[in-house]
Order: sequence, then structure tokens, then C-alpha cells
Amino acid sequence: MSDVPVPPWRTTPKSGQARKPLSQDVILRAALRILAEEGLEGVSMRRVAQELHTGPASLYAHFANKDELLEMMFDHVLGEVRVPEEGEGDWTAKLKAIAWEVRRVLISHGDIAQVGLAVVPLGPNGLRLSEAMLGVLREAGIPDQQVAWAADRLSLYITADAFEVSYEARRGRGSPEEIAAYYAGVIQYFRSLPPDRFPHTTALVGPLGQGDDETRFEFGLDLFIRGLSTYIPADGGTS
Amino acid sequence: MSDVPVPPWRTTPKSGQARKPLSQDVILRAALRILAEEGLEGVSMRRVAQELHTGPASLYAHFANKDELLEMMFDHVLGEVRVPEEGEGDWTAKLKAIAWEVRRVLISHGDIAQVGLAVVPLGPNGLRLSEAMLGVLREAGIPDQQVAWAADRLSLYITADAFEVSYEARRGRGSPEEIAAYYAGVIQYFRSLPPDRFPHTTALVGPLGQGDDETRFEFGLDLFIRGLSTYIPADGGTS
DNA sequence: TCTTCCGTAGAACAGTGTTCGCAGCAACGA
DNA sequence: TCGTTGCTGCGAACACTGTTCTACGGAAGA
Repeated sequence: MSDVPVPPWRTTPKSGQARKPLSQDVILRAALRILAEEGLEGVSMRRVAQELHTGPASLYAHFANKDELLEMMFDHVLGEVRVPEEGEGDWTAKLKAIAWEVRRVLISHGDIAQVGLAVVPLGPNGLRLSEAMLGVLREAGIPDQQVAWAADRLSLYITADAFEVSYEARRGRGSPEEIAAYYAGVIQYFRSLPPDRFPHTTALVGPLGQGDDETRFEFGLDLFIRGLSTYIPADGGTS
Repeated sequence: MSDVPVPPWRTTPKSGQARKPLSQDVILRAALRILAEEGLEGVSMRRVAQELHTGPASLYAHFANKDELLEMMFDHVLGEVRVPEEGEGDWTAKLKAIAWEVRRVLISHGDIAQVGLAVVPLGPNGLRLSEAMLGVLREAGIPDQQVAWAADRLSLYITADAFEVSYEARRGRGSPEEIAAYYAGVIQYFRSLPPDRFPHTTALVGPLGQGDDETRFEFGLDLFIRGLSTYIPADGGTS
């Protein structure tokens, strides 16, 4: 799954391949280990080098800079995403399955989603997912132009949601009851606002506090799919 | 517009107010000046302190840490957003107007959107915008629970899009033709992919390359609104 | 065997957020 | 009027960060 043409903008290791135990793969693996244990902020060039019992300068023979390392880490993580087989329910079920899978995998790797927001994920696994999304959307009978844009917007939505969730998990640095307490505080604050200046916010205190991260993600996903359905021509697709 | 109750989680300046020219407001203004001229990465505590002809330690008497400074900068930026008056078109026009306004203001301030993704914007101006969105959605006749969640998802979408756009503007460090060239390279890369493994990606090379950032944002916004419309009960709202 | 190459990695550069501790000034009690 | 107290301003320092320079060493080719 990784023998696609190498992108022209990806700088190759400074020249040839390393002959010593150090290699892109070994470094990548070490970096992902640190990501799993200490989060993205733990992944520094020094920390990765230390994990491999070497100095930070050694890594630069295999990666042009830290961003390139992060990009490849991100694509590696996307490799864990399973895309649904042909003929597993209708297109909405398939699309939701992909979205939930990507979200799950991203969140399970700390706050790596941040990387996906910053760069366009064009690694082999990013392409594989993009291809899968395009396939599902076309199969649904959505016109090509809308298919292309929808895949773009959906990727953005999934990554942004994963980033938001993983980030607030990192802020409260641990227990779920801590972030629950934070949200309770926010709701309490809404309740204390002057109703004449914030009539809607105060009136909707109940609904605003309702629903966890998953519910909200599902709602957004649903909105997305409902909107997309309106682009399916009357004669095509939904059967 | 700034005399709402102070949030309990906002740490106040270490005690009392500064009597010297240094104050939250002066620091904030200096930081925003740097943001405008050098982008978010230029905003370091040292750089801000230098702008005020002082040392970095002085800032910590007015802000608990850099994150707090960034949060207040973000809310200050949101203060530039104009929300539509009562009765300016139907709810879809109003919602779009708010979304475009927020996006425009965020992008016009470098990559400040990054801050909005990381924290929940609960400053006075964040609340004002949230209130405006809730109002428009309720007016449309959407049930309360869906109103609450939709405002949440829409904020996420706008901020994420603004971040993506501002970030890629920062990457290409200047000329729009540079990022155009980058995108042309990406499309060229899509074209070079093996069609048997990437049938949809290669088939959709045309549509994938179509449309600029604004068109894509508008498309996502439209998807969102179309989906939202399906939640309006048959007897309510659209008249 | 000698030379040429090239990955390795220590040291250093220029930054970062944040804290410590000391100076100096304002206000208050005696 | 004279301490004394409290608090802000801020230079210096700590523990980091990404990245580059440069000397070193071992393997491959002549």
C-alpha cells in the first residue's frame, strides 16, 4: 500500500539510504511510541533522538525537518483506518463508518489530528481514505463536482472534531470527570448571564449542555449527509 | 459590550491593577499589532515585551500565561465581527452573513483562528456571536436541541476553515501564485496516480482541482444549511 | 592499501515560556 | 515625618525547542 509514486514536494533523505540501524522507519516507529505515551507535545527531535540513543542531528539525515516527520507520522496513523468493504449497507452507512473510523483512530493517537489540520494529507494512506470517500459518494449518485468538494469538507470536519476533542482531553490532563466539571462550570456560567442581553443563550442552557462529544459529532455528520442527499438527482442513486 | 460577569475560570491579574502604563489593555494592543504585522508565530512573550520596551517577566503580572493572552486576543478579534440587524433577509441569508463575517475577520488576522480551535471562545465577543447564531436558528423554527448543536458545529466549521486557509497562506509565505503553484502540483500528482488503484481520484482530477477556498467554504456552508432545513417542522418557520 | 564518501552525533546558535529574586515606588499606620 | 508593608517592574536564569556546523569514523571503490 506504500508503492505509490513519491510526491515531488517530498524531499528525500539527504542522499541514498542510511546503512546503520537508523532509518526513516526506525525513527518513525520511535516517534509514534512517544506520541502514544506522552502526546504530541512530547514528540521533540531531542526526545525522539534520545529514544534511539543518539543526538538530534542524526535525525536530519532521514527527515528534512520536523514537519516532514510529523506528516509521515500522520499518514502512518491513518494506516490503521479500515475502510468498509463493497456492499456493506447504503452509502450513508458507509460514509458514517469511514468518518467514525477516522475519528476513532485519530483520537486514539493523542492530539495527532493537529497535524492533519495543518497539512493536506497526501501520503499513501491519506490518498487511500480520500479514494474511499470519493467512491462512496459517487456510488450514491452525487454529481462529480459535489463529490469532490464534499470529500474535502468532510475531511476537514472530521479532523477538526478530532482535534477539538483530543485537545480538550489534553487540557484536563487526565480524568474525564475533570472535563465534565469544566463543562458544568461553563453551563453554570451561561445560566448566570443577564437574560436581557443573552436571551437565547440563557433560554437554551438545557440544550446547550446536552450531549457528549460523540453525540455532537454524529449530529454534524447527519447534517452533512442530509445536505448531501439534496444533491442526488431524482433519477439516480438511492435505490 | 465587555461588562458581562467575569468567568470564574479566568484568573485575574495577580492582585489589583497596575498603576504604571503597563496594563492588560496596553499589552493586548501591542500583541495584536505584532499579530497583524508578523503573524501568530511572531507573538512571543519576549517580542510583546520588547514592543513595550520592557522584559518578558513584566507581562506575567497581567496575564497568567501566554494561553490567557492568546484567548483574550482572540476575543478581541471577534469584536470586529458585525452581526446582521433584525430583519435583513431570511434565516439562511443571516446565517451565511455571520459565517462569512467571522471567517473574513479571522483570516484578516493572520492565523489567529488556531487559538479558536484550541479553546472554547467564551469571552464577551464569543458569547455575542454565539447568541446571534442561536437567535437566527431559533427564528428559523428549528427545535431547541438542534439549534444548540448546530451553533456548536457551525462554529467548529468556520474556525477550522479559517485555520486551514490562514495556515496554508502562512506556509507559502506570501504570493498567491506560490500556493496556486502548489495546488497545481497536487493536481498533477493526482493525475500521475495509477488509475487501477485510484479510479475515483484520477477520474475526478478535474472537479478536485476546481474551486478556490471561498467556493469550498460556501459549499460546506450550503451543505450545512440544507441539512439544517430538514429539521424545520412543516408548520413552522420559513414564511 | 589508500582515498573518497557519507551517515553519525557532539556542540553550538538563536530562539521559546516561565520563574526567581531584587529594586523601587505608593500608600498606610504610628 | 518616618518606617513599614505590599506590589509592580524587570534583569537574569532555567529548562527546554528546531536546526546547523563540523569533526569523526567506518565502509566501499580504485
